[in-house]
Amino acid sequence: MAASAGVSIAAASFALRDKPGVSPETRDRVLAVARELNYTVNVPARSLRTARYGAVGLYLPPGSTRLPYYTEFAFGVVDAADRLGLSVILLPHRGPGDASAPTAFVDGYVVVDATTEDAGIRAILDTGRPVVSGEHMVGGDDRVSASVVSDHASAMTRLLDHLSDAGARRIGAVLPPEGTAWSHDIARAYDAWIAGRGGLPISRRIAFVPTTDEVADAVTDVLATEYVDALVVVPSGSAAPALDAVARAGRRIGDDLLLAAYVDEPMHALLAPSVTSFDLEPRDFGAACVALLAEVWDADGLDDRVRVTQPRLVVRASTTRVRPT
Amino acid sequence: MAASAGVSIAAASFALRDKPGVSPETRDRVLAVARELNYTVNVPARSLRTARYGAVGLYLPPGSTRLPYYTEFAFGVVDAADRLGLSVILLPHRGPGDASAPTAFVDGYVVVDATTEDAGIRAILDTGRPVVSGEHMVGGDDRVSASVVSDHASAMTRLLDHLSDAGARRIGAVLPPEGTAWSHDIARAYDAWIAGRGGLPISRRIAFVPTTDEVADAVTDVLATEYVDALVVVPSGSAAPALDAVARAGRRIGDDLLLAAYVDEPMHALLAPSVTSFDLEPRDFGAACVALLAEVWDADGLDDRVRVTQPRLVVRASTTRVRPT
DNA sequence: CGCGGCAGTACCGGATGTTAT
DNA sequence: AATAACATCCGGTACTGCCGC
Repeated sequence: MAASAGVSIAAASFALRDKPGVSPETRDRVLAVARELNYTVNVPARSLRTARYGAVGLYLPPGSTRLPYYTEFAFGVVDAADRLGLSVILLPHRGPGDASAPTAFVDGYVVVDATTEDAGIRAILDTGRPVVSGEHMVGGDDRVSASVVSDHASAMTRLLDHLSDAGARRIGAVLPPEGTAWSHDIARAYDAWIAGRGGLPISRRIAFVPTTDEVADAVTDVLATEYVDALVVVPSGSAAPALDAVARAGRRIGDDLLLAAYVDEPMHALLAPSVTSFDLEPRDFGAACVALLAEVWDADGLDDRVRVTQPRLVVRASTTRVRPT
Repeated sequence: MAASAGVSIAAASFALRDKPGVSPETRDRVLAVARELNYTVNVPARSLRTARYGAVGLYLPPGSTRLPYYTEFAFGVVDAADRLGLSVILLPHRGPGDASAPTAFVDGYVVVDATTEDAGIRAILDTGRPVVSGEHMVGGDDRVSASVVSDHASAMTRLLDHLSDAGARRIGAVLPPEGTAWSHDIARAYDAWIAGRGGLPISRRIAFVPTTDEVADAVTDVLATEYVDALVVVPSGSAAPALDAVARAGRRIGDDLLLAAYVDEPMHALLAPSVTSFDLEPRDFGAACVALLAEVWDADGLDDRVRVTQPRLVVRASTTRVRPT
């Protein structure tokens, strides 16, 4: 390598990683030659010696791959890793039977919305390498090194406050099924907020990724149960069908009903009316996971193993009154 | 490694890769010991010697990351690679200024919907390693080793035939802008089909990922220009707003108008009426790219450098007449 | 003497500890 | 004391050559 074109061989190694033990002029010469030959360290060769692979494994939840959220998250991870000089290996999903480790040669893993039900997740935990989870892992496992979580409880509370500020008195909700940490948090926050005001919850649970009809039925049902003047629809993709069902029920958004979704989707800005929801900022979220993983590497015992992020409420027309009360 | 627990050292290497030159019984013993110690080859160490890295770089188009299509594609690549024992490195996007290679240590790249405009793509081509592109690269480059392409021309023709079979006489189209190979193919196929029947095209071009209003305006415009009894809306996400605009124009789908989208989206099955479109089968498409890359590795001179796949037309209610003509 | 089966060993490219200057 | 040269090692792969039949 540059050593031949330069001077020594081990000296070059020192120069390139600018460690002490080499004269400034030698270092400069080495760096110059290295740049000229556009030399790149051979990562595999280095990892042979250092047992560091310069790579992080990324495990996205199987099945949910159609939600744009995860793609954004993935690129948040990739870009943050890139800035640290790391590669991201996108890990394959494992069927229930196949517990082989998705990939061995990484320095750590980032997983998101994980469950211990998942054989792939278990295989990852079994490697013993650092694992950072985005959102709490359902069924928790103390082998998770650290987590970045959104404060869904506080977010839901803020959303309900926002609706209340806009004049809502009776707020209904269409919720996802229990089974993930965040749906649990949201449901609890809703119940608590309602209870705190001496009210009774008016909610329905539908699927995680519901069909149009399922959403429509739930919305219609909630609207028919009791008079509500605001509605929060949480499951992904339910904003559009909810708007539809609301119109068919003869209610008018911004007039006698406010509507908010939960997870923001590009479509929400395009609907008529546009729909209020939370930007979970998946890119930043992914980047935060990588940053936390890097901290885990640096510090052995991380005292605060959980980082909390606050979803950003994007207020749009659907929660704005046309005529002030 | 197992050599110590077994017998030799180089023999083990042969046994593990079942190469000739080792007796069946020795091989069995080695394999047994390997399994017992759950030994895994150290990929970096091997690549030091072989200059093969067991990894493929995946480059998704920057910006389009919100389309579920690409996520599906990515997992098609990952799963196919996994079956070949390869890892997939998700490559970061590069700004216009930064032409550094996204990652050096891969055996080849899979890119999709690429343009030579993209600095990241150029950096990938500059590595000199095999590159398989999903869809033709815009601005073509002969350093692309091979491509898997959808036959959009034939697909569009089939769609128009389908509409014609369902009784359509005048078919309008809302098209994406020129600038990608496939939008070009689709537009040409539309014009050709119309011309072949002695008609005149009735089309509008809107953005690649249009806003609701943009779609509505274009649809309204086409419907107002001239009497059309069928409409194809190509850009992603335009089905729902198109249905809306159609209703506002006083036309009834399945009655006096047929509507088809182009790229299938999960939502199309959920809309009312459900919308006909092409399933591009992105998972299979991604898998095909990996398969082709593997062929490029095996065979030096690949004679047919292009694989063609046929999109699958998913006929739904929006192109079915309620009352037969 | 030819040949299959296997042990011995140089080498891949860089990191690091040791010795020499 | 600072710097440079050298030796070793990381874990495999792929030669060469020895051995016995």
